[in-house]
Parts: sequence; structure tokens; C-alpha cells
Amino acid sequence: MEYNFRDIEKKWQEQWRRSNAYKVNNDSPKPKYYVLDMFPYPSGAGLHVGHPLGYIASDIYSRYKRLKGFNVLHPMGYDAFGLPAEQYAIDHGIHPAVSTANNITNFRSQLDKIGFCFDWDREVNTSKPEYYKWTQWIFLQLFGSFYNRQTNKAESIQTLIAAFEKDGNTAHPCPGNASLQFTDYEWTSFDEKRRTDILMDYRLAYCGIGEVNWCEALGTVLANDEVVNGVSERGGYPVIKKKLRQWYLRITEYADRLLEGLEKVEFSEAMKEMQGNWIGKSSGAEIDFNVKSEKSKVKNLRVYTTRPDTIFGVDFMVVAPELDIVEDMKSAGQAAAVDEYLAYVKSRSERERMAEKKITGVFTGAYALNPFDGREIPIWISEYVLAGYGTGAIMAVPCGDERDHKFAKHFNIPITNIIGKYYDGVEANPTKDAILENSGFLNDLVMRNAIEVVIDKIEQAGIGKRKVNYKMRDAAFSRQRYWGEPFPIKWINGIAYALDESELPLQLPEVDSYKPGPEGEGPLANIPSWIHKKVKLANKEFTSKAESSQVSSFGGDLGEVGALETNTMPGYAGSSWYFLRYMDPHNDKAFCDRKVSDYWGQVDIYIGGTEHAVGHLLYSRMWTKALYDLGYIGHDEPFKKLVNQGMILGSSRRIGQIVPIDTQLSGTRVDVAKRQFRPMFISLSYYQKLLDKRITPEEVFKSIYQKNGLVFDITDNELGFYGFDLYNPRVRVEDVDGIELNIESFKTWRPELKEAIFLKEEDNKFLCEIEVEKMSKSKFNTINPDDLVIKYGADTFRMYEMFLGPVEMSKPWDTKGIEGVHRFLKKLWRLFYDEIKGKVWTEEKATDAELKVLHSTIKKIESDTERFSFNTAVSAFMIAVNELTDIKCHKREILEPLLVLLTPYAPHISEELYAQLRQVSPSGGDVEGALVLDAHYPKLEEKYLIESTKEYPISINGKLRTTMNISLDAAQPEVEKIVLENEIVQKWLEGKQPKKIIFVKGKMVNVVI
RNA sequence: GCCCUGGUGGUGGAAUUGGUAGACACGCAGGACUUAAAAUCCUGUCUGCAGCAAUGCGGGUAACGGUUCAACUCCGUUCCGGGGCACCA
Repeated sequence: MEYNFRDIEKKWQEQWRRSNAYKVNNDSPKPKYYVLDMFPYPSGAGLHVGHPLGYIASDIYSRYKRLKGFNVLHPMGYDAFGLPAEQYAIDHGIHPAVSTANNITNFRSQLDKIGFCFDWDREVNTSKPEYYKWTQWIFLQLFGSFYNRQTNKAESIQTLIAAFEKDGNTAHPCPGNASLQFTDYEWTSFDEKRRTDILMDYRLAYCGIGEVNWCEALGTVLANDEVVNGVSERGGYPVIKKKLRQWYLRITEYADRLLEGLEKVEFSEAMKEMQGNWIGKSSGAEIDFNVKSEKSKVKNLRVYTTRPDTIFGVDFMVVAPELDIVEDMKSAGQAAAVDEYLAYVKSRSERERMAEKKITGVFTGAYALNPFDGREIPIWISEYVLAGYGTGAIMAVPCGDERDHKFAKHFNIPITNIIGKYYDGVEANPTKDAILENSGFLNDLVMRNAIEVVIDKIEQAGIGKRKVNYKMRDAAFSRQRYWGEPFPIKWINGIAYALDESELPLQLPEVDSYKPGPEGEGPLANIPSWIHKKVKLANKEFTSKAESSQVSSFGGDLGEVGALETNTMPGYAGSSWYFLRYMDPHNDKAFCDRKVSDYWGQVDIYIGGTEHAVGHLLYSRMWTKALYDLGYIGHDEPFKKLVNQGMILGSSRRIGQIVPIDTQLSGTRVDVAKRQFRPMFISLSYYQKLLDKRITPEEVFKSIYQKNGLVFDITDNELGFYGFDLYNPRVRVEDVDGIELNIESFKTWRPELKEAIFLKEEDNKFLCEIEVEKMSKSKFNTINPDDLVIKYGADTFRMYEMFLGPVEMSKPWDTKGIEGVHRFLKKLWRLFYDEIKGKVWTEEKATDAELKVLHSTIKKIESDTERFSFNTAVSAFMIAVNELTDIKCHKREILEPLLVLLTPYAPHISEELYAQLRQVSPSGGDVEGALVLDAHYPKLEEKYLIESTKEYPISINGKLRTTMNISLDAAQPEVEKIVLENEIVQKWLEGKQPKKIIFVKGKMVNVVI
């Protein structure tokens, strides 16, 4: 009987399906364990070998935990809303729901082949109404809540209204508008519009005005990655910033808790650092400087600084060009220069500002006065200061800040040195260790200590205060697109009203066209029946005529009748809470029953790529915290531990091509000087020679063309005039064997090139260049897992993906090594079945040597699996099988536990051999162990591993010279004696006495001479 | 520019706390079985020198320097690759 993996895998996959082997219950006496993968966006390109890497890792871990006696939740689903499906719909007229469903079918069949233990009863799909009903519902909770800074948690907006009615907003400063203040009396006197506007500035989900990338020519809003170098990716049309109504999540209110929460979770330090940097908490002070300007309209300038200790080193101020006060500060003499600069800034895209990093700016003609020594400080404007951060103005200290320093040098502004020898006149030094000089009352203080001294003084003088700032901004939460969750919001007279819960799910309407709406609105704005849809509103926070207007007839004043929101939610809406839905996926009464979420609690281990380091992970953490605050779940961090899988890189192949300059590359012929020639490709060594400039492309083209007996009727003059260039297009990896291009196969892919000339190596081979880069369909370097599963089986594929290297690291894919893993499984099979003899396992009692192999393997596999070191675990299996083969061990006592160990890695072969073992001799064993996936994990018996002696490495002066077998009980004096008697040690000693002998018990001996 | 990563044979990688560098595979070379191929098995495989050989000596973990009895591992400087970024005061 041979290892027939195709039949075995098919048989067990069916068996598992029939017996619902992977169905997970929400109640179990076993301890729970939740293993989660970042769910995929079901793209049309299907899976390549990079995708399953994380899924295999999590599958191994899930199966391992199951063997260890846990009730393991390991679900899978689809993040199914998104731009590509919408773009596909625009291009092909296929409804996104249809193309998405097709893609999902394809994904599913690919996933199924690999033998995952997902509980597919729990599949979620963010684009299904049953799912997005609850995304909308959670949005309504966020809309109906504010962040109470007194209690430090989200609370109902009703609480806030009650507080306003009692005390105005004195206890609750407005997060959206810091200067807003009103009394209880004023509050009650406001009309409904005013009151709802104020509440909007408190809500956790709110609507405001924001800038988007607007492309006039395409008539649509573009995502950042659809904008390249200031123009649209498609078509290359200009893109400008346009102000539009946008929804936001007030994630900034959670900044501190998101930061603190990082201490409670097991994320990598790099990941925590990235999130910490994104949140960007900094503390410092806001300081008001008096201003002296011609118009004297502007009395003072407020800046934010983290280094108030450097206040005596301020040599100039810089204000963001976008700030309105710029107009009022410019002097008559500088007006022209300022206006010119403002015009220049406006002309520059954000991209250009970021990419070029030019030093630009202009003096306003106004001065600020240093509050402590009255020094006049020129006020400049420059694009390096951002309007959106801090106060939009800075105090510039060139000796301590690199950008300020460059600016001062560029514009010849004199630099004050307040840090003595720490400043060398060439580069700024941001130290906090210097002792201050030229700093008035701060002289002789260490900078680090001076910070508090200055802030106290500033607060006493009433010219500023302590201030904490965050880099993080509120998260934009709306998109002007079709394929996303509609907002359950109706606008009436400019007021946003929540829909009643009975209206959920508010389903996407069918549309004829996915084209954008007018004025940057989404496609939904094109549908009158959507805008005017009759809906029931939630109980109003205030009684108003809105109640009556919703029942009024259609037509007439839209303001009165109201309009449904036409924006949709962004991709991350559905993914911010899907881990909760998996727990209770079919619940139509709640997003997840509280009892169920209390049972499953946090995701114990979350596996996915680093690309979601800030976006998805921060949003999920915020939603979890908000749901926790509002009492819907019992934990406030969604993910207990995070493992980041590395990327599997593709190995692309490029060939050389000689092309005429400025010609289209497609087509069967290339044109030069109005004459047509065949395309010409050159092998690697020729390509190298050309690169080394030893020959020109023209020469090669001409000589090869003639060598092929073809007419080349261009004079050298013409040739020099038109010229040829070198190009290196990618070819499909499947048309290449190693680095040798299969030209026939290549031509079936590009039939238009059937007459092309291929300049080969001397051995008649055509070689390609290798480039390691991201695996992608557009780079022709994808490897489809299906092909590998067909050829080698799922078990081989799973183990090989793990064998490639550490899960966390990026590594290039190379299919060649898969043979080694396949050989391993065949070798394992031969421990059970011999080709000639058939069944070879026995019921004989195992020897100590055999038990030692087994138990050292248990130890290694268990610890490697626990720490996600799957590559070394695979090699430990290989070592075990090699050793058992060498000592001809075919005993059930050894092989049965070995199969259990292997189950998480290679479930099919383990299941098959386990069944064989039990069927032929169903003697002992545990009762529930019908399937190996429910067997008990073998218990490590240390007693089989105990050694009495060790082969100690003996070093002389740190260099290994020999090894000696010494008892592990031996203590230093005894060891010294034995070692010094050794012949080789004697030789090195040359009769001398050693200076010292280092002995580390169980490790090594080092003789120092 | 800033932040995070990584750099070990021809290749992927191993070395878990500073303690025998190169496990386990791939590839390659040679051999066995076979009419042949596939499959399987065996041997060798970081590198220089010496030796018929076992083996011995030297070099070697991007480069240079340091700490240590001992460094792939810790510290410093430099170089190169990969990823992220919102010029955040």
C-alpha cells in the first residue's frame, strides 16, 4: 500500500464535512480558545501561495489547542465591501454582489483543498444585509454617544443633554470646538438646529467638513492610492483638494486609552511602537506671544511647543500659510511677497509638499515679543508648519531643531545659542541634557528640569498653559461610493436624524449605474427613490416638526421632506467588529449575545500582516472600547496576542529586449525610420554586456538582424538618429524553468511575438534575470496553491509553507524545496507500510532508545508549536522520522503518539494512518479518540530524556580543540582533572599550567593558557 | 529625512538564556538498484593550506572596532536590503 495522498485527502475532507468535525459550540466544559485570522478581501485574482501562510499557521495552532483539550473557535469569512468590486462594476456592469459572490466561491474552493479546520457555519460576509445590519446598528450607538471625559468612557448622548439642561457645558468642554461655552439657560433657548449642531460636535460618530481628493475630469472622489504624483492613476487627470461633508469617528477621544491598552496586550514591540507613534502623544505647553504688526489687528500669536525650556532661543516664529491671521499680520512692505508665497503654496499638491522638501517661506513683516525678555522675533510663514497640528504656529529654536535650523540658515536668520558647547554651529542639537545659557532666569538649569520651571512661570503669568497633544486625528468614516454600508441617517432641514432600529438593515438599492453622483456625492445621490425613501426615524432627542415632516408627502421642499444620507461607510467599518460576529453569527436579535461574548471573550491569538498595523487594529480597538463602555461586551481590548506573518515574496523573471526608442512595444513588428522590424529579445549574458556598455543596442540589433538573414536597410546615420534602447519586461514564471525561458511556451502566452528573434547563449539557452519582489498577478510571478496541492497534496503543501522559514519573516517563494517535504511524508508512510511487505508496524514493546526519540520529539514539537516556530518543528519531525527509520522502529507505542503530534501539521495523513492503526488492532486507546483530531496530546516523560554523560566540547583559549565524554554529575575539580589528563589538552599546554579553567556544567569546558 | 526590520554556505534557513556556527531541507557531485527511467537508498558538499587517508592547522555569520575565558548573539561606528510615514514642533 503506498501513500496515495489524493485519495486520502479527499476521503478525510469528506469525512470531516459529513461528521461536522469542525463545528464549534458556544457552551462546553472545556476551556475556550479563540484563534483568528485576518479575513481576506475576496479579490478576483484568487489565492496565491502567500495568502494561506497565516491560515496554515493558525490552523496548526487551532488543531494543537484542540488536541490539548480546548474548545477552539477558528472561523473564517470575507471582508467583502470594497473598491475593486465597484470598479469592476463600473467597467463591466456586473453588480458588485455578483462578482463578490463569484470570487468567494472561488476562494472557498481554494481554501477547502488545503484542509483547514474552519467552522464554516460561522462564516461572515460583511456585505450581506444580515451582517451589515449590525454594522449600521453599532454606528447608531456611536452616533448616539459622546465621550464623557469626567468618567472616561462613552455614554449616551442623553446623559449629555441632561447635563446641558442642568449646567450648560461647563463640565463637558466641546471636543469639536474648544471655545464653545454656554449656560443651561442658553442651551434651553437654542433652537433645534443649534442644539443638534452642538451635539454633533460631541458625538462619537459625527458629520463634519473634510477635504477629499477630487478629480474633476473623472467627476469622482479618489482614494489616496488612486492618486499618483498629483494626478489620477487612471487617465492622469489633475486632482485637487475639495471640501465635502464627511462622517468621522471621534477616535481622538480614545487616544489615551488606546495608548494605555497597548500595555495589556501581547503585540510585538515594533507594532506597539508603530501604534504609539501614530497616536503620537506629546506634552508641552501652549504659549501666547504678543504681536507687533502694522495693522495691529492681531494682538497675539499662540504656539504649541514640547520644549518651552528653549524659549530664550527663539529666533523667529513660523505660521502655517493656511491660517487666516496671516492676512492680518502682513506689513505693507511684505504684502506682495506674502501674497506671492500664498499663491505658490496653493498651487502645490500635498504630494509635492511631501516629496520635495524644499525650504520655502516668507517674512510677514510682523514681530512677536518674547514674553520674558521682550525681544522682537520676526514672524514668518512656511509650508513646513502644518495648519492641522497644535495651533498651526511654532516658535522656532534653530540651535535645537533641525528644520528650524535649516530654515534659519537658508534665510540668514541669526541663531542664538542657548546650549553652549552642545551646539556646533553646523547642526541643530535637540538634547535635553545641556545646561542653559543666554536664557535669563533659566540660566544654569539643565534643560530637562527647566521645562517644568518655565511652564509654571507661564501659567502664573497667564500667558499659556500645559498642553497634551496627539498626532492622531479623527478617522474619516465616509466614502462617496456605492459598494459599502449605507448610513442609517436622514437629513431634514440640515439636521441628521438616526433611523429607527426597525429600519435596519437599511439595504443598498439596486442601481443601473455605478457612476458617481453630482458634486462629489456618491452613486446613491443619483437615485431619487433612495433619497426620498420613506423611513421611520428613531425617537427624537428633541420634539420637533421633523416628526411631522417624515409623514408629509413627497415632492416639494427637499429640506422639509428630508433626504437619506448618500455616503456609504468605508471598508474598515465591517472589519472593526467581525471578530465579535463569529461568536454568534446567526443572531438576529443582537450583533452578539452578551452571554456568548462573555464566553469567548478576547481573541486569544490574532494572525495577520503588518499592513494593518495602524488602520484596522486601531479602529477595532476603538470599537471594542466603545462597545465595552456602553455595556454591550465585557472586555475592552479585542486581541490578546497578535502575530504578524511576513510576506511571501515572488521571484519574478525578466528578459532583455532591444527596443527602438519612442515606439509602442505591442504589435508584431517594431517601427524604425518608417520601416518595420521583428521584435528582438536577448539572453541574460548579452543583456549584461549591453549594460556594461561594451556594445550599443543598435550594434547588436543590426548585427543579429543581418545574421538571421534578414534585410536591415537602415543607414548608420539613421540608426544613430533614431536609436535603440534596452528594456527588461517580466515574463510569466510558469514559462521559465529555473532561469531558462521556454520560448515556445512564452510564445503561446504572447502569440503576437511568434516571429520575434531570440538571441540565446552559446549553449542554445535563453536565460532570464531574477528579481525578488511582492507576489502579484500583475508581476506574473504568482504561484497558485491549487497546482501544488494537486501535485503533492495538502499535507505536503501545508508543511512546506511552514518549512520555508519563520512565520513572521518575509521570504521568497521557491517551489523546488517542496520535494523534500513530500519525501518526508513518504518516508513516514514507510514506517507503517512497506511496498513489498505491506503493513509493518508491530505491537512490540519500545526500547529506551526509541522512547527517547519519541519524547525528545514531543518536547521539541510542543515548545516549537507554542512559540510559533513551525519551521523548526517541521525539521524536528524530519529528524524523528529519519532516526526511527535508521533504528528500524515500527512500533505502535512510538508511532501512534507521533501521529498525534503530526496532526496539526499534516492532518490528512495522520488521520489515515491513525485509523489504520486502530482498525487493524483496535486494542487500547481513549474512547473519544475515534478521530486523531480529538486524540489526547502525548505527555512528555522527562525520564526518557535523562542522560548520564555529555560529550563536552573542550576549548583551549576559547577555540574548540576536542570533545570528551564526561559524567553530568562531575563537578569542577573532577572535570579539571579529567580534562588536564587529555592528550590533546596536554599537547596544547606544552607542559605549562593553565591560568584558569572555565567549566559550565552541562555546557562546555574552556582551558585558558 | 524619520521610525521599524533584516544581513549566516550555491539556495531556504538552524543555533530558544553569550557556551561545539551551518541542524533540517533544496541544489549539486559521485555511487547502488534498474535494459532504461521514475521512485528509493548510500556517500560527499562553508572555505584555504597540508595529507593516500583518518585527520591536522588557519580563515569565516555585511565591514571595522570594543567588552568577555568565550560573541551570529552584547556595545559602538559604517555599508547594504526590506517595510512604514501624517515635514506633527
